[in-house]
Amino acid sequence: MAKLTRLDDIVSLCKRRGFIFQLSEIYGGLAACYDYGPLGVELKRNVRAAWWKAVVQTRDDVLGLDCAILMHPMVWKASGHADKFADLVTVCTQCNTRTRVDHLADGSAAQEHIEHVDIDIEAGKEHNLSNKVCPACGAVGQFTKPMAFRLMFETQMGANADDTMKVFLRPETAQGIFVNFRNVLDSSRVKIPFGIAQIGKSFRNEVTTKAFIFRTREFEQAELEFFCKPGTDEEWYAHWKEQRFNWYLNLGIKKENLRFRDHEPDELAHYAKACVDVEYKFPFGSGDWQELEGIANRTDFDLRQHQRGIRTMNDWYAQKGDLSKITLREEAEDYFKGPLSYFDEETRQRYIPYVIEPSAGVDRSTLAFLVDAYDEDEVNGETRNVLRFHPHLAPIKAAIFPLVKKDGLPEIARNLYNDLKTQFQCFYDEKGAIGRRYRRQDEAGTPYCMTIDGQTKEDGTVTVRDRDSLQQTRMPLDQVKNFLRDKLEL
RNA sequence: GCGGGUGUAGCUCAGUGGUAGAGCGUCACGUUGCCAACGUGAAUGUCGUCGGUUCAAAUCCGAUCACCCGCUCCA
Repeated sequence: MAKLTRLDDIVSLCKRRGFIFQLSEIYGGLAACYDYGPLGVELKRNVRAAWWKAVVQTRDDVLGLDCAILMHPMVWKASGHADKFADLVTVCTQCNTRTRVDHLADGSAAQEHIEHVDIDIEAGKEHNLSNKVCPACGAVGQFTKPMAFRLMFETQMGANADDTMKVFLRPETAQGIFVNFRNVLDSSRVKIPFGIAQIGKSFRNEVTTKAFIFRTREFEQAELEFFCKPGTDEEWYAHWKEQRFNWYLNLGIKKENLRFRDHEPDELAHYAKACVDVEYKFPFGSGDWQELEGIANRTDFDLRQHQRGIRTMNDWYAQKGDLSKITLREEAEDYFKGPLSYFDEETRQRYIPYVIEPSAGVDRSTLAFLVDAYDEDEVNGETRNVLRFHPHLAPIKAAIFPLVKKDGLPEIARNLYNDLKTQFQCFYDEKGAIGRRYRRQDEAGTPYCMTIDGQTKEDGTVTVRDRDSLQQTRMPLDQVKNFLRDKLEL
């Protein structure tokens, strides 16, 4: 069984069939940005729908949310992104290793500490690196001029050019959930443990881009923040690990291409108690495993940070919104009673909940489903390209054909199509040889083709052709809808 | 960011200074009628972009953009 192994072939397939196009292609493209074509948008919509159904709709303990992409700038001060996403970086000319300027040490003096930098001011300053030592190769003073990295996208709010506020496009959807924790709690009669889920766009100025839509600058996340009582966090972490892994398998990802990778203790973010990646074996890079989703135990870090953020608002006003001049205030002694705390009626205790965060990349999963579904097999000595999508994910659920374009067959076929399309994404085609029409649908991943032939006029039956087995079954016209419903129900 | 490679029709690619090409695909008509059939015809090109050299550039030179591979990085 031949299998696509080159990314080039996948890119070509995606363009040829209308799954994914390079963005603004007629102008030469824009680095690491892509558009979804007619089949791609259906596939991606189905991936989102499957996630929402599994994580929100079919659970009693998860609610949905849809936050704005723009948020109050202090959100990013509290979350840590405003500081950590703005770095001065230099490259060792001896070994090409990239290092943050504030991480460089020289022989004698203590290292230069420039946390909370204003990147514009810092970039303009002279940085004397002649005594600095490369941590990778030990070369002294062999550095390029420091480069400023701004990892969050910035924009301005306010039409008056003289009176605008710098705001950021969110680099993750999660913070919108944390800042709405109180709102959801107060409006939804939920009790811990419960989760809040969101699907939406995020933006990051990646230092390096990578491999087609795998690492793009504008991308879509599907994130769940599951709030639980401290002490129960490890159970819930295990629960979501299992749930999320099985989600991919249930939608057809081959078991041998999916695995967990636990983060090493020194790899963990300082606030995370545990973190595991769900990885897929993509056919690019060195055929290496790449992250689809990260599942983290974030403890009570985020809610506590936002309580500090709230307490810092006076400084925000005093510094006229300049985040680089603000330092987050310390926590209150009784922080656990703060506005983002939870009162447990049963135990009569107030605490800051722990958070388990499964964070999936929608574009990455879509690519994985696409790659994993691709197959070539041989039919009567001919190679057949087929995308074996799980029926829930297939962009087109059924194609309807008249066997020939005469004898009243197109009319019957059109009636069937008009009936089915109200419930399923369908496709009608009456042109060309029937075999070619079947093969086209194979390459689009359509699981079923319905063909109206001469016998339909005699006994009202139609053939249903299965994408994977190529078997044809006759069934009455009026049963086709039920057949599809059985096969496609999520 | 570094090194290597690539960029010509929707896709795969040929074309080394002198008329812009092939296969596949697409569309039309005819024929056929259940797995990429056949015949005839047709459409589709800023040769990635900008500049330079030249009588003449897809071809030579420079810059730039984008993608792929390998590093590096990774919030």
